[in-house]
Parts: sequence; structure tokens; C-alpha cells
Amino acid sequence: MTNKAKEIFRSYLSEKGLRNTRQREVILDAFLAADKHITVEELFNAIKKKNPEIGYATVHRNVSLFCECGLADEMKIGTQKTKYEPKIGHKHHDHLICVKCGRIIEVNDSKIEKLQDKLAEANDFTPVKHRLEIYGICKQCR
Amino acid sequence: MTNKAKEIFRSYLSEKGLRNTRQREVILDAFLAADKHITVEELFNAIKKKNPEIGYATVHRNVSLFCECGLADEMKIGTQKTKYEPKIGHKHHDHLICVKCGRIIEVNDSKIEKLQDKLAEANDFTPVKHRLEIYGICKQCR
DNA sequence: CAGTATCTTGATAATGATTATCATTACACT
DNA sequence: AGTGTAATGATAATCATTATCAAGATACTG
Ligand SMILES: [Mn+2]
Ligand SMILES: [Mn+2]
Ligand SMILES: [Zn+2]
Ligand SMILES: [Zn+2]
Repeated sequence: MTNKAKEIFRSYLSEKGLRNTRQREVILDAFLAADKHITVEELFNAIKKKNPEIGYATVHRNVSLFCECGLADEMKIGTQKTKYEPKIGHKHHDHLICVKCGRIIEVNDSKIEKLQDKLAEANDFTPVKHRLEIYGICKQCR
Repeated sequence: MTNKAKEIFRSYLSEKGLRNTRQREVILDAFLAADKHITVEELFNAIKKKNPEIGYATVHRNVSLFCECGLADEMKIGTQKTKYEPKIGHKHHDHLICVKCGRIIEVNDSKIEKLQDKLAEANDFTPVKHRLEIYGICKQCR
């Protein structure tokens, strides 16, 4: 999936008149390699090991770009810092979030998805995306 | 509903060994009177008209208390500042959020609610609350 | 290939909402 | 009324994110 992601990113850049850079390649590789919900800080620290010259702001800027071009999704949960997750190679899903340990379970229910679309339509509303988060206590914390 | 809310708030305070104050009465009244999604800043400005001596931090602190005791719900939407809405006298609902104009439509679908509980249960997860936000384009913006 | 326009970077400062600090005031209970 | 302690209000601190800007890199152009 890495190749497809790079393809998408490069197309987006040229389409917007932006330029590709060594840093962008490094940051995208690191983001795809992490393959989980990750904060900018965590990503920055992972990158720092091999590429200590890349700045925090540059990581920030490029994660925003990943979101813009559809490669990443932003997750703001409670007061935690914003997390990002790759969209390429991952089907859409929602989250069960344990309020005790913070564990995140990924789920999907096609019935709910369909009902959401119906609900939007019934309100003359054209949905573009949604966020469903169920907070509670996970198996391990009970 | 104002009386019930005050009842709940006062019980919570005494239960926690906290004290009631003139400011707390004023802030709770103003919050309940607003009766909509409101930011701390907006609430502060509303209060300032008649009670200019009440500080911003005090409004902040007490809105947090309202959330703790179940009188208010916190809504973090995108990059907007946190909004709060009263829970007393309002049934649970979810939100359709227009990405163009910011309009918020309140909705509820009991089928979705039930399926969410099933989904949680199927994952050995005990739900305590959830958040469903559907982002899209509202009727007026199409 | 060199020239050039403009984008990107990295360091750092600014921003802005939220939270902490702390001296002073006010509450609640005896 | 007296007393212990919580609450307040002004202000500072925090901290993630965003802006700034000089220096460097990139992608064309001829
Ligand atoms: Mn996920
Ligand atoms: Mn609402
Ligand atoms: Zn847990
Ligand atoms: Zn709209």
C-alpha cells in the first residue's frame, strides 16, 4: 500500500503546485510504517532516530497535508493530543474507546452505516464523513 | 427544569464537600438560560452584562463542574472552541454538522442507538456514552 | 546547464484555549 | 462570632498548534 499512498501524495502535490522533497518522503514513509493511531510527537520521535535534522514543524505541516489528500484521518479524543491514522489499506471503521485504559477497538457495522445515511437524507443533509465513538469499559478493565 | 438542575448541582456540591456561591448560582442560571450549544467565552460575555465582576477562570471552572455532575455535555467539533450544552430537559441526541456554514442539526435514531449497544456488547465492551457526528452539507448550503 | 521564481524547511516566536498559582475573600458549620 | 477551608479573580504558565522569516531546495525554462 505504500506505493499507492506515495502515488496519491505525489499526484496531490503536483496538482496543487507543491513540490516533493526528501523530508516529505521520509515523513510519509515513517507515517505509513507506524501503521497505527499516532500523534505528531510520536511520529517526530520515530523520525528523529534516523533523520534528526527534520524539524517538528515540518512533520506537523506534512501530516496536515496527508489529511488534506486523504491519506490520513485525524482523531481528536477527549483531551488527548490529536492522533492520526493512515486511511490507505484500512477500511473505514469507528472506535470503541476505553475510558479506563485508553485502549481503542476498531469496529464497523454496516447496518449502522446505512442508517446514518438514511438519517442524514431524512434531514436534507448530504453526508461527507462521520465520526462514531463509543466510550466505555473494555473487557480487560472490567 | 431550572429547579431540577439546581437541585442536582447543589447535591453534587455537598456530596463532594464543595460550597455553593453567588457566582455558581449566576453561572448556572446563565448557562441554563442560554439553552443552546455555547462556548465558555460566549457564556462569559453573557454573564458580564449583569455581573462584570465574575472572572473568566471562574466560568471555566464551573462549566467543568456542570459536566462532572451531568448537567452539561462537552462538544469538541473540529478546530472550533469547545461548546457546552445543557443535558437537563434535553433528550440524548446526535449531531449533523454542516461543513460549510457550521449549522448543527440535532437528531436521534433509536435503531442506531440500539445497534451501537449491540456492537459494544459484541466486543465485550460496556458502553457509558457515545458521540456520533455526521459532517456534510445542509439543505441551505446546497 | 545555469538562471529563476517560488516553494519548503528549520528554528523560533506567537497564538490561544485551558489550567495553575496564590493572595484574598467568602462559605458553612459550630 | 469564630474558624477551617473552599472559591474567587487576576494573572501567569502551559502546551499543542500555527505563523514568521531567512536560508536552502526544487522544478521549470531557455
Ligand atoms: Mn482507527
Ligand atoms: Mn446538541
Ligand atoms: Zn480498558
Ligand atoms: Zn450549511
